[in-house]
Amino acid sequence: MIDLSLLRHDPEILRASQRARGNDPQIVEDAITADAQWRQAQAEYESLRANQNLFNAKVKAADPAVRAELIAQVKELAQQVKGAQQRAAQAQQRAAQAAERIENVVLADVPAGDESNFVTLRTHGEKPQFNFEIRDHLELGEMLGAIDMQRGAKVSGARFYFLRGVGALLELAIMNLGLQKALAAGFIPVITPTLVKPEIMHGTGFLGEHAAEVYHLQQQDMYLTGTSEVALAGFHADEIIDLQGGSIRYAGWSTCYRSEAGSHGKDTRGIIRVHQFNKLEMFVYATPENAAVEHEQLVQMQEQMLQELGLSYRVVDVAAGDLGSSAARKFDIEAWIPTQNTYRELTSTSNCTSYQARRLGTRFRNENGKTSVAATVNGTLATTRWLTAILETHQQADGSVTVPEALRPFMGGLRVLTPTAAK
RNA sequence: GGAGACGUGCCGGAGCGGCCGAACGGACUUCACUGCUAAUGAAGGGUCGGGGUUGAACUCGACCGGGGGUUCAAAUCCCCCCGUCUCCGCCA
Repeated sequence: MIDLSLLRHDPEILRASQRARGNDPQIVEDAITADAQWRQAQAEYESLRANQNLFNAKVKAADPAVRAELIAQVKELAQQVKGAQQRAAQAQQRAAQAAERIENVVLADVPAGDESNFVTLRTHGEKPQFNFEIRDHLELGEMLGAIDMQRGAKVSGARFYFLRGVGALLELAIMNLGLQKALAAGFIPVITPTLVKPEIMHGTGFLGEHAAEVYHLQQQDMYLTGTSEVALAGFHADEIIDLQGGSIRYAGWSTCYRSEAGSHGKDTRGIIRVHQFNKLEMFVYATPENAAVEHEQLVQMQEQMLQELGLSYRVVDVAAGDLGSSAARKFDIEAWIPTQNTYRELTSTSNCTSYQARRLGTRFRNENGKTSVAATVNGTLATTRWLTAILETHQQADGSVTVPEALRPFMGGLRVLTPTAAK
């Protein structure tokens, strides 16, 4: 939810942001109208109600003899109040719905345009060169007895898989390396619920344009989260948090579920795009002034991870038209995937400024002791998809894979993953 | 799954349908005092929204788990939902 005072005092900021995103500017005008209508209805209700309150005080003080008379008089007023209240409530709902359609105000540095207009901020690492016929991550995974898509499909359907043996170990190693880094940086580890109530899913903004990508349990009316961001954003919903001592940093560890509706036929091979995976997600509550710096810091941590894993990557400043509704700016880090001859997203890091927190009612006390809406920033620190880049980048001619040094402590010192005959 | 009790402000804990935004205690903040961070005394506070204003003062409305209802008037009465606790059963 945007700051409604922008709607009232500075709508041009909203219009400009909508243009940058390629959204319909009429949405802003509609919201302005709906907001004005709500405030008028609210004022009408409140003045009637104030009137009634005065009258009630009279009734209460009145002599029993005239009391019945007074009550008879105020009855009609009570009816009016009730009607006005309903009108105000409806107007408020309309205004809220209209305002909700406005996506977060894009930050000034964000490149305009659609997904093709991203800006590459920097690249790191040489693209790996091979003097043999390279195998893709799935072929490698199968040779290593690490990834089993066929049995995944047998048990759960398309886009499901088993990680076993060194595959399971490798994923845990990546996650644990991330956790170690997070702990060193002062993040609080959190294992989150992966089923959440509708209001939380709604509050985090995932029920907007991406609603179809979210699993919904109809019978229980609960949602499976596609990232622990959802639960971590909900963690401090309707709270006034203490940011006096600096930002609050969480590292959420969870399984993530995505229906991938609308991506049929895309990335059908391997574990690039799957319905279920694990992820360590950084989630920071900060003051709005600190949000941009926190955002940069998350990217730094991610780059450190990728560098230690020996991956070649680029950092991308995502264009306005490709931002999620809650994000004011987003950096993606994409790793080089040799068999695809392209970069693929391994991390996504969003500065949601106060947009998400406003919806969820997360505030803090500023230096004047007044409550103010917090800012939230989130980004990936480790996830299953990284296996693809690691396997492909570090493969050798015989199908074995060198384990990046940083991961070895988490794999019992294992240096090389070697193909097995195991079925 | 069955039975019961309860959900009030930062915490504990009162609350007769109007005098309750809410007693009382603690915590907290400020001031005073005691030659130290301790004790004592005094004062002060919530949240959300509308109007207003330099986002002050001021003012109006709302908020006692959530949502409905009764009433001129609801923290107080009624209904539904959610949550917590206790007992029984069941499963580990």
